[in-house]
Amino acid sequence: MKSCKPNSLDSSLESEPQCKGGIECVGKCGSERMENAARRRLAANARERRRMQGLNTAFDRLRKVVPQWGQDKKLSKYETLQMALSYIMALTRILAEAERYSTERDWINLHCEHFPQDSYHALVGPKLPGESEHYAQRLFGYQPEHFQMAT
DNA sequence: TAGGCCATCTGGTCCT
DNA sequence: AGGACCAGATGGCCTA
Repeated sequence: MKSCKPNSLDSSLESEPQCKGGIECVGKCGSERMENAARRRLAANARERRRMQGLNTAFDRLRKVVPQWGQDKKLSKYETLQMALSYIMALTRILAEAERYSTERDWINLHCEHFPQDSYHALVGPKLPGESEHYAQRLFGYQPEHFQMAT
């Protein structure tokens, strides 16, 4: 429980329509209605908490599949969404280019011209520190400052 | 200490 | 009627 905000449950209960009496109100007045309202509010709070926890779980799963090179700090939710967008667009571009360039060698030449000839296959093998990071940065175009431009 | 990020509560709205 | 979703408000934690 993080929030220490004064609970407005009381005020909401105060705003509950007051019973004016009559047969249908017998046994319904005062405390029972307030208890019902309080119970509903608590249940709604719990549902909302679960919903937000589900959302956070989804963000965590997204963080795991999104590139995070050079970032030892956890991406914020906003950054995670921006990175996911950037990542998806990069992958889409790769697929489109792969279709356009008929042979694998053409495609590799397009993307890896800055690599030594004998290191092409490192891309699909163990990651090369440094060079492959540049490759990824070039490919995904992720720059934290871009976040300020995204709306 | 200010600013960023986050969790939680809450009331409103929409949907089933 | 009750649940899901949303946005605003609030307060805690962390970092520069």
